[in-house]
Amino acid sequence: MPELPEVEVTRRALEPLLVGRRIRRVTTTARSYFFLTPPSTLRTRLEGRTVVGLIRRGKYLLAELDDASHLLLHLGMTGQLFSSAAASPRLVSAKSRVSLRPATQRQFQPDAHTHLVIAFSDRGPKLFFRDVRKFGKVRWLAPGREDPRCEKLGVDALEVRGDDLVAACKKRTAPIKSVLLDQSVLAGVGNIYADEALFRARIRPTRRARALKRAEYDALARAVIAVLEAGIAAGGSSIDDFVRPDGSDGGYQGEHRVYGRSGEPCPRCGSEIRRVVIGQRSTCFCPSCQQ
DNA sequence: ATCTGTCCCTGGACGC
DNA sequence: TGCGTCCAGGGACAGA
Repeated sequence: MPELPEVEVTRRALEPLLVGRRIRRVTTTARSYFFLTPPSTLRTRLEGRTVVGLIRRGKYLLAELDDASHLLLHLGMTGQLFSSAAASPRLVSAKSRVSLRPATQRQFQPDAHTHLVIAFSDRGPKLFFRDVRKFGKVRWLAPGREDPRCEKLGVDALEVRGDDLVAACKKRTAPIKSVLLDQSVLAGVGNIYADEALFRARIRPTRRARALKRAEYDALARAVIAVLEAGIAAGGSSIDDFVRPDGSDGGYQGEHRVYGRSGEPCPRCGSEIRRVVIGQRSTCFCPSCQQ
C-alpha cells in the first residue's frame, strides 16, 4: 500500500529519470475512472512536453511540465510506477508468473493493468503506470490549475508537530487512528504507518482523538515522523504490489512492529497483538503497551 | 462540522 | 482441480 514513504521513494527514483526528458508518445488503456482526465486529452496535452520537476504532496506526485501544466499521479492501493528497466514478480500476476519461464520475466511486458505508458524522444527508458485495482488516479492540470484534492490536504506528515494534532483533534470524537488517516489533517499517512506510529507512541488506536493528553499529541507527532523517515530510509514497504521504480522491493515490510502481526507477540512486551476494525480499516495494536 | 457506511476494483486465500 | 465466497484498502461520496 503506497503511503508517504513509498511515494517519496518513488519520487526520488523517478526525478532523475524524468526531468529534462521530452515526452514523445503516451499510450493508455480505455477510458475509466482511473483517468480523471480522458486518455485522449492526456495524449494531446502531454505529447511534446518536457518534464521539468517532480514533487510530492501527501501521497500525490506532481510532474511539472515546461508549459507550466502538471501531471498529477496517485498510486491508490496497487499502483506501480516504474521504468522499462524494471523487472519483478510483483509486476506480473501470480497466475501468469507460473506460466512464464524465468528468462521471459526479465523484461516487463505491458499487460491489461498497465494503464499509462510514456515514451520519450530520446528513445530511452519508458515510464509505466500499472495498477491492478485501478484505485490510482491520473490527471492533467492546466497551467495555474490546482487539483481540489490537493488543496484539501493538511500538513505534510513529515512536518507534523504536536500543535497540529492538538488543533485538529480539538472537537473530534472519532478514534485517533481515523484522524491520522484523514488526509485533510495529515497528508501522507496510511493504514500501515498509522498503526506503526500509534504503537511507537504507545497510544491505543481506538482512543477518542480529543481525549489524548498534550504530551501524547507531541509523542504521536514525533512517532509519525520517525516511522515515515524509517520507511523512506528502508525504501518503503513492499507488501503486495509496491515496487520501487527499478523493480526492487522496499525493505520496511520486515520492520513492521504491529501491522499485519495480529496473534504474534508484541516485540516490546510479548503480549499478543490484537486486530480490530476501525473505520473499515484493519488495525493492529498491543493491548498491553498501548493503553 | 463531523461521523459512518458504501462503493469503486481485482487477485489471492480459503473452504468445500 | 475447480468453483464460490470473502477480504484487502485510498478516498469520494451520501446520508445521518
